[in-house]
Amino acid sequence: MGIKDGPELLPGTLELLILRTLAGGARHGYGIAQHLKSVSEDVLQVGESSLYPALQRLLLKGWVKAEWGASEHNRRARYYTLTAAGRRQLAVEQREFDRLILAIHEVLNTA
Amino acid sequence: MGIKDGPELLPGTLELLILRTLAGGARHGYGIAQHLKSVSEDVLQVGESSLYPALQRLLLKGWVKAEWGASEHNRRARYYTLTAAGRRQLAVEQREFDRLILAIHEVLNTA
DNA sequence: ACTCTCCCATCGACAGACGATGGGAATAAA
DNA sequence: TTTATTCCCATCGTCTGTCGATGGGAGAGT
Repeated sequence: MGIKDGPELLPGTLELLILRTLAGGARHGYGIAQHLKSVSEDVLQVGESSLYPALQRLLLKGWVKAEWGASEHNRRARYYTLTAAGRRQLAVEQREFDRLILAIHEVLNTA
Repeated sequence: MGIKDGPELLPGTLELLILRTLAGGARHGYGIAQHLKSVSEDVLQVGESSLYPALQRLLLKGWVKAEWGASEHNRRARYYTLTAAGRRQLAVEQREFDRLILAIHEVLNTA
């Protein structure tokens, strides 16, 4: 994951972003990347070499499942869906993330 | 950097946290770790094996300088101070961080 | 025919955080 | 006085995760 013309930041957050994206419905890999890019107004530019390994990890952990289908452009595409465990995991990671961001914010705003 | 009883999160943010801490005045390594822990109410627990390498990197980049002195407990300690370049870098990283957090927030709060 | 966008995926390199480890000096407790 | 605790430095090896480069292949437009 990177920011435009800049160094990569916040590794470890990608899985959370993916889980959250899939919570809005099934998507294929390419679609996930697009979604992140557009929703973040081009700030989040996830490369495919970051995305697919992450999806593999999520599959292995049983947080998402995948099935082949046809994309909206009539192409062969793999659709990823959140499992029940994935939904639980999303909640967990959301909490951890909020907690951490709050903590960092404390540091950044302490005189 | 890690959260209590949990997996590590947000690697890459450590340098920002250190720079921000030193913006409040010179500190030695141990003091930096303590500051992060206390300000964040024990959420941020930076181990020494994360901290010292990070400080070395900051030294190499010229963002902090170090000098030996005596700690408040009468021990030999290395005090780190922000350089002018470090101050500029802090501003840059702050902006990038805010930008990124905002982007992530967009994703997390989009239906 | 050709190119463009879409969509899959892997490989090797690299960065950064972590646990384990090791040392030494001041103070407090036994 | 021995012992333990806190304070303070630092490195090594490992592992996880991201990235650039690479390599397909199949529809759609020109």
